[in-house]
Amino acid sequence: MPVINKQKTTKSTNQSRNSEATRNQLLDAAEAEFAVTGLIAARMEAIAAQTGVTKATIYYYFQSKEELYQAMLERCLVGMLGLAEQLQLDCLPPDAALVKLLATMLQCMSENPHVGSILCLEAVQNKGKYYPKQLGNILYGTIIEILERGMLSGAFRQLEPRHTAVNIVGTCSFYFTAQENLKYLWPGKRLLGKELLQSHTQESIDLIMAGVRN
Amino acid sequence: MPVINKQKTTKSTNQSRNSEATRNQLLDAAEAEFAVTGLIAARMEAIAAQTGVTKATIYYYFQSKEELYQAMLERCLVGMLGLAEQLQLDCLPPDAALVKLLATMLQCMSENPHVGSILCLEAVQNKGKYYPKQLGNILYGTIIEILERGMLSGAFRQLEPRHTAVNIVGTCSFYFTAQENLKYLWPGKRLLGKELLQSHTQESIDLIMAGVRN
DNA sequence: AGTTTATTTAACTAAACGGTCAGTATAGCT
DNA sequence: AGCTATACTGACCGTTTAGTTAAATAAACT
Repeated sequence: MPVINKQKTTKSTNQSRNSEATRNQLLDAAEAEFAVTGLIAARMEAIAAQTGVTKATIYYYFQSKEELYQAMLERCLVGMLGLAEQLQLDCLPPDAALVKLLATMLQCMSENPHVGSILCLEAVQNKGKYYPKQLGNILYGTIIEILERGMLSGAFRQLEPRHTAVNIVGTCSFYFTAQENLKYLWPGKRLLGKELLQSHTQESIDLIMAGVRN
Repeated sequence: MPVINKQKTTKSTNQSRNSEATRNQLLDAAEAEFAVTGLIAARMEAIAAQTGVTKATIYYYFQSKEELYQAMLERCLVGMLGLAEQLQLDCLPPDAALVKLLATMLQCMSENPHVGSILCLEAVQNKGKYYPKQLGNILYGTIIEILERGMLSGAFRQLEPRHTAVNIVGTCSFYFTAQENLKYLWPGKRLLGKELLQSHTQESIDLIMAGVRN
């Protein structure tokens, strides 16, 4: 393995002995691996190799495969919720708030295609055993609030907010989670390319907004 | 599944010696196992045990784990497409056709919760390697046709049919695929129970129809 | 310099898994 | 009855994998 910049420089950022950096790199690699395989089928060896360390190093930072998985899952959701909070949707009218949230969710999914797969695999394989329900409910709570505000203001039609919130998240995830099955619909085009991504974003927002508006 | 005995023998139909039945049982068990674990993590031993035979018996019927998986995946999709064909949606106006198709898809997903997970896992884990694209395109083709007819007749607004079709399928799958993550939204209720299922179906159809109508 | 402490490794174990094989039991045929 | 093709089993093999151990290396602190 290529050890770069082994000695030299009083700059103390020697990555190969930087505990925090190694930990984060391990979580990155774990995210990539778990996103494809899920918890059970993930290979610790692969995560180690991806990080450029040995398997034993993982066990220096994490007690077990399970614990590594939980840490990765939590970091994943916390990161996504952080984005949602920054939007300050309460200040916007429900209509604009939902558009903004939709755009952000779609962008988030496209920039980190792992997160959709990870949550999907967590549900299917682990039956939600490690799903941090509090964090999850915050996301759905945000959508539900907007929908309720919209119904009160008359901007949205009368709808059941929870079912609608689920359908909204479903719409925002499916294109990315199932992309490998969907690619045959656009032969020769990249689903995550600029063109398709832009049109998909527009179409999804249009569909949902038309679906909830009065 | 009633197994018809080919001959009248002293002992009544010995199921454990019925080749076709065993094969189907194996595919059933494989479906249940693969739907939770995906291809890689599935345990042949578990599939055998579920069927009530030994592991070697699986290899009597299927060459490998991979072949068993492919057979199961194909049977899965063929079964679902059979339902869609029976609907004869071409005879209906686009509006009614889409409602009928949505209702059928949602019912199909609720009756066989495996199918959504299987397709999701196929995309995420295997990157669509075994996805029978011809079969898959038939389903999307059906939706796209209806949408195009609706735009021509003026019943539906101008939309991009492929993206919309993907979003429709996403809406119809997500509730079932991600149910284990979603259950916290309805504490104490069963997501596949009559009450929630009925309201979810209604809400989903309403959302999509409002989303596409002019 | 030397000693301690944090970080990483190679080598290993025990269990699990996919797949094989030689052989057994049964049904149908002549 | 004996023969043959079909359906199935139990024991086994080689490989892979999560997790462990003791030792090595590098940084930090006297």
